[in-house]
Order: sequence, then C-alpha cells, then structure tokens
Amino acid sequence: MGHPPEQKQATHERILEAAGGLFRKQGFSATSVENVMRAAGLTVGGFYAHFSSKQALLVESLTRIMSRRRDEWFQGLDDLRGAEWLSHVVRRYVNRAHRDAEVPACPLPAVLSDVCRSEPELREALAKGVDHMVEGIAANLSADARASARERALATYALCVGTLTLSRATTGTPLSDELITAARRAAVLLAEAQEKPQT
Amino acid sequence: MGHPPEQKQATHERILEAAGGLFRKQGFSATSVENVMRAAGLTVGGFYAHFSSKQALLVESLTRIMSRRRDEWFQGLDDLRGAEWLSHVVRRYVNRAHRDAEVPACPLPAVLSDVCRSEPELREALAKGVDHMVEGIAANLSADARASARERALATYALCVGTLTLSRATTGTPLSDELITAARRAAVLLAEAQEKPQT
DNA sequence: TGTACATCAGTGAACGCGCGTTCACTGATGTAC
DNA sequence: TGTACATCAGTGAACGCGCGTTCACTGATGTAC
Repeated sequence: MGHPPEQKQATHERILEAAGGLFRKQGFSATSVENVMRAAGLTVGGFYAHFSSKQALLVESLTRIMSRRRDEWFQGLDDLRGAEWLSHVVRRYVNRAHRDAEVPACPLPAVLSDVCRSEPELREALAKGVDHMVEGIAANLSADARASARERALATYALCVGTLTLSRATTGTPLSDELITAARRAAVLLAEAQEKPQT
Repeated sequence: MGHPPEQKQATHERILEAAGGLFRKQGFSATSVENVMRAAGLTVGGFYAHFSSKQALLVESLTRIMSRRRDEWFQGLDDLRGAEWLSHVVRRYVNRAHRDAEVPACPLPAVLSDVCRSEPELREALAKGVDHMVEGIAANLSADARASARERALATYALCVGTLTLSRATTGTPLSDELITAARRAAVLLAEAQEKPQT
C-alpha cells in the first residue's frame, strides 16, 4: 500500500530532531510549525501527517529530549560516588560553555515558562522527565538514608536548573558568571552536609 | 498647556500596575499591549503616549516589580539572623500558596524564558533586580566571611527560583510538592554548612 | 513480465486570527487677552 | 470675568505580518492480475 512505513518513521524522527534543536534554542512559543518543518527539509502542510497538533509535537519532543539528556548527563562517571560524583555531574551541567551555547543541551531554560502556561499533558511530560533525572541523581548519592538522597537530588536539580536559567537570562553581566561559581560550591556543600534535625 | 502632568503620571502608574499583574501571571510574550491597556481601563492606541515600545514597558515593569518584591520579601524579619533568618525567607518564597497563586508574587517563573530570548537591555534589568535580591540575602548572612555570604546568597536565590519555576511547571504532579519540601531542607543545610576546602 | 490501479507522504496556497505599531481624530483642560 | 485658542492624553480603525491549521493536489511507490 504505497510508501514504505520505515521511510515515514524516518521523516517523523527528522521532524523531532529539528524540533528538539529549535525548542532548546528558542523554546516552544517562539518556534513555529513552519520553522520546524523547514529545519527538517519539509514544507508546513506535511506536518499534520505526523503529529495531530503542535501541542502533540511539544509533548513527544520534550519527552524524547529529557530522556536522551539523562543518558548523556550521567555517562562515563561509573567509577565515582557520592559527593565527588555529584560535583562532576553538576559541573557538567553548570558551566560557561553550556550557558553560552546557542543550542544548550538542556531545554528547560528556554522551555520552562512555556510549560507553566501550558496544558496538563505537557506538565506531566515535564514531571516525568524531571523525575527521571532526579532518580538518576539520587541513585548515586549515599544509599544509607534513602529519602534524604532523593531530597538532596531534587534540590540539586532545582539548583542546577535555576542557576543555568538565571545565568542564561543574565548573559553578558558579571552576575551570570558569579551564579555559576556559587552554584557549584553550594552543590558540594549540599552533598557533603550531614543531616541535622531542623529547628 | 493642556492636561495636568500629575494625571498623566497616574495613568502611567496604572498601566505599569496592570502590566505587572499580567506579566507575573503569563509572562511577556503571552501578554499583548492590548490586554495590558484593557486591564488598565484604556484602549490600545494610547499606549504609545506612555511607552516608546512594548520592550520599554517590559524593562520598566520588570525593574519596578523586582524592586517592590525585595521590600516585601524581607519585611518584618529584623529580629532574626543567619540560618534562621534564611529559613524564614526561603519559606516565604518557596511554598504551596506561592506555587498555586494565579498571579504569583515573583515574576521570574513566567518571565525567565522570555528574558533569555530578549534584548541585552532587558537582561541587564533582570541582572540588576537579581543582584538587588542577592545583596539583601547576603547582608543577613554571617558577616565574618563576606565573599562566602554572597556566594551562598546567590546559590540560595537560584535554588528558590529554580524550585518555584519547576514546581509551577509541574503543578498537579506529586513531584511539585516534593520539590518544595526538598528545597527548604536544602536551603537550611546550605546556610548551616561550614566552609570546607574543595576537592 | 507488464500494465492498470490504489495509497498516502509531502506540497503549497489559503483560511481566520491576534499581534505591535501608526495615525487622523476628539474633547477636556489650561492659557492669553 | 468671558471668550477664543492651543495642547495633548486617550480613542478607535487600520496597517502589514506571522501564526496554527486545513485542504485540494501530485507523484512516487507498492499491489493485483
């Protein structure tokens, strides 16, 4: 029956790939369906043969990007553990190159505000992606106090995302560099901190 | 010469006030000039008698919101210091009511991605606002090691902003609550942590 | 093997809509005499 | 004091533009016989 289905799927992938780059660079609302299709070497009209709406593309794209990100982020650090491992992971995310990248590895700085304004479906896709990341961090923190490992993983991730987002949004000012240095130091303090009863 | 100038300034204020609410709720790109003017009880055309462009409104509005925010944030905590003071400040910012607010007190979750894509002028306005906040935090942390107080203030602010932004973007999922709890705990750990030489 | 037909990924023009900005205008207010 | 005039904050229609989505089409590909 007509075209081979593998080719359609290859095109689907190409659209997702193109969309991923544009979303990480500009976010959702600043990226049009036409720009995505052009970046994929296609024309606008064909889009709806692959996705039911722009929203559907956002969900599928965000899910895929976050999943791939996790694989890349934690790769090749198997010989490290605890605070030392965390320090490397944080430095891999919070650094000047990542801040200055035209197309950052992480989509969140460009995309978070869009997700705030968006449908529950997209917010759940984000939550799953974040949870996936946090699990990855928690698994490599001290296993003796499980809940606390997850808590520290959550806070570390929020610190990383907040820092990169603020740092990118203030690019060109001294504050932008300061944020990077401060966040790295704080992440180490956090990882090394002994749990104390709260006042 | 025509209208009294005080009335024009009063209208200017009314526009800024209306814009502030919409920006905190929806961010910049999702708010139109027409919506701002309607919220101020005026019509679109009159806008350019008060601001040279939408961009000019963004800059003036962000500056004003951040400045007012700082006053509100630190108000009435004069009898506290150090980690205890910080714990209160963080809880005032990172809590469920603030996450669930239709119009949050802090504009950053809605606005940060827009600022990423924006002109240097707006990024500098943001940087000044953030610096103002961070100075306010650092001034209330232990004065013995000044540089370190600023570092911890920077990291704490990034943690707060990252947490509120992620928490708002994942509203309706369990993760959203978890983030709030984790960030509060982490902020306390951070404030209490003794400085250690880095590995 | 060769031919007629069905499928459907991708094209490109068109749609209705909301955007930022412009501009001729109106009418209340203050000034000049 | 009363009248004619100048000012200018605010109005409302219009502009050109890019958006998400629709739709009649085309043409390469696989199937049926």
